[in-house]
Amino acid sequence: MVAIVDCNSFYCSCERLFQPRLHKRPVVVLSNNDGCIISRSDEARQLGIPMAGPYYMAKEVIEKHDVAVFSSNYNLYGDISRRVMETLKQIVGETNVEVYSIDESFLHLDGYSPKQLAKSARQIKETVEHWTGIPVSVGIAPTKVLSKVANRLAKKDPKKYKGVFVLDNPQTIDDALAQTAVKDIWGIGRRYAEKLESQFNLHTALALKKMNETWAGKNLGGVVGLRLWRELNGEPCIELKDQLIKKKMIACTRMFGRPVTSASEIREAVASYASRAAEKLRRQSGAAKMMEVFLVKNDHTDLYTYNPSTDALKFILPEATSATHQLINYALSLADKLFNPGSRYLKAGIILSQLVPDKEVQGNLFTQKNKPSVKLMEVMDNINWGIHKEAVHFGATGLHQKWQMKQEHRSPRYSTKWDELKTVK
DNA sequence: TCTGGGGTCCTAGGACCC
DNA sequence: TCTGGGGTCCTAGGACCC
Repeated sequence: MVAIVDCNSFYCSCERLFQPRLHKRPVVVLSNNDGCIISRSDEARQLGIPMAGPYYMAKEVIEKHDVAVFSSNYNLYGDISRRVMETLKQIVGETNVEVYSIDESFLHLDGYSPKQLAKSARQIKETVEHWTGIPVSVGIAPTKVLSKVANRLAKKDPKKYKGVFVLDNPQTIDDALAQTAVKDIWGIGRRYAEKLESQFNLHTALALKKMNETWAGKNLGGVVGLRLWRELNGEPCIELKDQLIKKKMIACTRMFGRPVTSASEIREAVASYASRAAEKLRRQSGAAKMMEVFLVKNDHTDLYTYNPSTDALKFILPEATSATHQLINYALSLADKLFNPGSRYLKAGIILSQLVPDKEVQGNLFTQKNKPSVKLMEVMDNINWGIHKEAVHFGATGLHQKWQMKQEHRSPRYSTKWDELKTVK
C-alpha cells in the first residue's frame, strides 16, 4: 500500500506557525512578484478567493474581510518542509519516503494489516503535527493515483474523515471514485478533462475506470494514460522514485518588478539568474553542457493588451561547467544578442540542461583547464550557504537590482536567518 | 500598474547510420 | 518497371504536476 501525506495549505500554515494570532483568520500567500494567489487557508477559500487567481482581482474581497496577505517566503517554507520530511523519514524509515514536492511525500507502507494501516496513518498525522506544527492529510490506497483520491476526500470532509482516509477494499474504492470528478484525478489536466466530458460523456473517476484498456491507451495520451487507467484499477504502475535521482534541467526565471528597457538592467538580471542556476547546479555536483537564455517582452502599444512574446537562444558550451563566471559570460553574450533596444521586457530566464556529474566533465582540446575556479566556487558557496545569503557575488549581477521582483508582504525568514529570528519578550 | 516559477514525461518527426 | 527496413539520437512541442 502507498500513502500520500500532504500538508494542508502549506505556505499559509508556515506563516501561521510564527504568528499564532492568524489562527482562524483567513490567510493567503502570493506568488513571486505578488502576482497570483498560490496558497489559501480554508477560511480564505470559503470567502470564494480563487486558487491561482491574480491578486489584484481578489483585492477587494481581501480588504473587505481583513485577510492576512503574505509574499512568498521560500527560505521559510523550504526549511519547514525539510522538518516535515525528516519527521516522516523517522517514522517509516528513510528508504520508504519519496519526497514528491515541497509539501507532499509518498510513503511506502508494505506489511501492514488493514487495521494497522488506519492506526498508523493517524499516528503519522499526529506526530507530524506535534513535532512541526504543520497540519497534514493522509490518503492510503493500493496505488499512487488512488492514494491521491483518498487524500483529496480526507481533506474535503474533515469532520467525517479527520484528515485520514484508507481505501482498502473494492467497494470503498469505487465509492470514492464515484465521488471524484474526472478533472480532480491526479494526471488529468484541463485538456483531458474537457475531452472526457464533452467527447465521451465521462464525468466521474469511476466511469473512467470502467472504460477498457485499449480505449484508455488510445484516448488518454498513450502510455501515460494507460498507466493512469491501470492505477485507477488498482494496479500500481507509477514507481516510488529513487531519492538520489538528480535534476535533468535547472532553471532560474523571474518576472521583473516593473518593465525593463535598458540593456544594463537586462544584463544584471541575466547574470543574477545565471549565478543562482550555477549554485543549484553545484549543489547537485553537476555541470551543464547546454544553456538557454530567454527574454519575454510585451511590445503592445495598447496598454491593456497582455500578450507577451518570448525570444530565446540556445548554446552548447564548449565544455560542461558549473563555474559561475563562465556561465555568466555565456549567458551575457546570449542576452546581448537577444536584446532589442526599445522593447519593454517583463521577464528573463536561463535554463541549464544536458547536465553531467562534474567529476566526469570531458575535457575539450581547445579550451584551457581552469582549475582555480573550482576552489573559488567552493569558497563562495561556503560563505553564501552559511550565515549570509549573497554575501559574496559577482559584480555583473549588479548592486541595486532595481528590476527585482516585488515582495511587499514578505514575512521574516524566522528559521533560516539569524537576524530575523523570532524574539520572545 | 496588475496574471509564479520550477519541474517531469512522452510523442512525432527529422537526420543519420548500416 | 523499380528505391528497404530497422535502429539511434536529437529536438520541438504538448500535456501534466505542485
